[in-house]
Amino acid sequence: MLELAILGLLMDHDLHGYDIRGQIRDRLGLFSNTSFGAIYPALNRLEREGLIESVTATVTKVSSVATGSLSGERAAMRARRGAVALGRRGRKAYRITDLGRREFAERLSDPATMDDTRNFTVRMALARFLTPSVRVGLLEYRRTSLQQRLREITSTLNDASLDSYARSVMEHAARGVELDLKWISDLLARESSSDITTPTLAQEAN
Amino acid sequence: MLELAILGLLMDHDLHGYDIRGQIRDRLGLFSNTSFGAIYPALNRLEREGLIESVTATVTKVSSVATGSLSGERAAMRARRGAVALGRRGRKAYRITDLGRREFAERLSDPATMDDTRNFTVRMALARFLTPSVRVGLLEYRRTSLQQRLREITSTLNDASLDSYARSVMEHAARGVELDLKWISDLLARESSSDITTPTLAQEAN
DNA sequence: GTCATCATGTAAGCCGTTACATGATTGC
DNA sequence: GCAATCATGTAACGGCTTACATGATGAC
Repeated sequence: MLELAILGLLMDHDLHGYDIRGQIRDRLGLFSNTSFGAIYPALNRLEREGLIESVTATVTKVSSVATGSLSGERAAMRARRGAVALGRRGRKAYRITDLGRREFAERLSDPATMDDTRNFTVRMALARFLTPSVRVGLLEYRRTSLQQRLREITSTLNDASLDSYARSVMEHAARGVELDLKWISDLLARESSSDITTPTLAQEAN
Repeated sequence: MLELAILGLLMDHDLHGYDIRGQIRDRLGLFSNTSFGAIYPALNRLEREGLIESVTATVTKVSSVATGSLSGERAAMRARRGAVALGRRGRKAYRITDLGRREFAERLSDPATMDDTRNFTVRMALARFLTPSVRVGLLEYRRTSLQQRLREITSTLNDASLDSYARSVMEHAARGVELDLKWISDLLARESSSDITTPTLAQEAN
C-alpha cells in the first residue's frame, strides 16, 4: 500500500521522502502520518527494483521561493549553497521510471485486499489513473462488501444483547457504512453521467 | 488491542478462542475478522501472565442446546461425548482471573494510542467498565484530535489542487470525521444528562 | 460415510512503528 | 549563534495475516 501510494504521488511530480509523508496524508486521505522508518526503506526498495530513480538536481521547492522579500544576490547564494548540500547529505528527490509507471498501473488495478478501507481510499484518491471500467469495477466490488457488512451489523443490532455503549458503537458503525455506501453511489452516478458525454448510439436513435 | 478486546469479552462470559473471533466482530464493532493466528497465541500469552485461566468443563453453548427436537437420551450421550472430547483436543474455554480484571481496568483507562480509530472503537464498546470521569476524559481527548484532523482536511481542501477523485476522497474523509464528532457529542451529552440524576447542588441553588 | 463447520494450534513473513543517530537550512 | 524545522537513514521490535497442519462434531 505504501509503495502504491508513493508511485501514485510520483506520477505527478518528483518528490523527496520528507515531502511524500505530508502528501500521503494530505492528498491520499489517510488519518495518521506514515513514519519515515517506513518511507525511506520503501524508496530504496523501489529504486532497487528500478521503479523509481533518484534525481539529485531538479527539486525546486515552490513554497520557499515564493517569499519574495530577499535580494537577488541572497537568492543566488542560497541556490548555490543548496546545490552543494545535495552532494553531501541533502535532499534526494525521486522520479518514477517508465517501468514504474507500468507497474503502478498494474498494482492500482489489482483488486486484491480491497476489503481494507485504507487500501480502497488510496485507490480512489488515485482513481484518475484507472480506466473507467476498472474504476466502476472497484466501486461495485466495494459496494458489495459494504452492503454485506451493513447486513451483518444490522442483524447483530437486532439479535445480540448489547449494553448501551456497545450498541452505540454498532449503531455508529452502521451509520459509517451507510455514509460510505452513499459516497460509492455518488461516485458511480458520476461515472455513468460522464458516459453521456460520448454518446455514439444515442444520436443514431433519434 | 487484541488482548484488551479478549479481556473485555471475558468480563461477561467464559469463551473459547473460536467464539472470541466472532464476538470481536459482532460486539466490538471491528470490520474484519481477526485471524486465529493472532487469537490463540494471545490467549496463551494471557494465560502465561495469569490474566486468564482455561476451564475445561463449563462451556455449554447456548445456541446448540436450544434445538429442542432431540430425546433426553441423545442429549445425555452428546454431553458425555462432549466431556470426553475436551480432554483430547476439543474446546478450551478461558475465564478471566481477578488479576486479569484488575489489569483490564488499567489497560482500558490508559489513554495511550487513542488516536487510532480501532483502539477508540474497542474502548467505547467496553466503556461501561469505565468510571464516568475516565469515560468523559477519553471522549474529550478523542474529540480534540478529531477536531484537529477536520481542520487539517478542511485546509487541504481549500489550499491543495486536487483532481476530482482525490478531492472526493478528502471531502468524504471530512464527512466521516464530522459523523464521528457528532457521535462523540451525543455520547458526551448522554454522560452529562445522567449526571443530573444526582443533583446535590442544583437544589441548594433554589 | 462424507462434507461443512467447529475448533486449536504453529511458522513464516509482511508491513508497519518507535527509538535512535546524524546532519543541513532557515528564522530570529 | 541558537532553536526549530527540514531531511535522511538504521535497528529493533510489534502485531497482525497467510499458509499450513490437525482433529472433532453434526447434518444429511
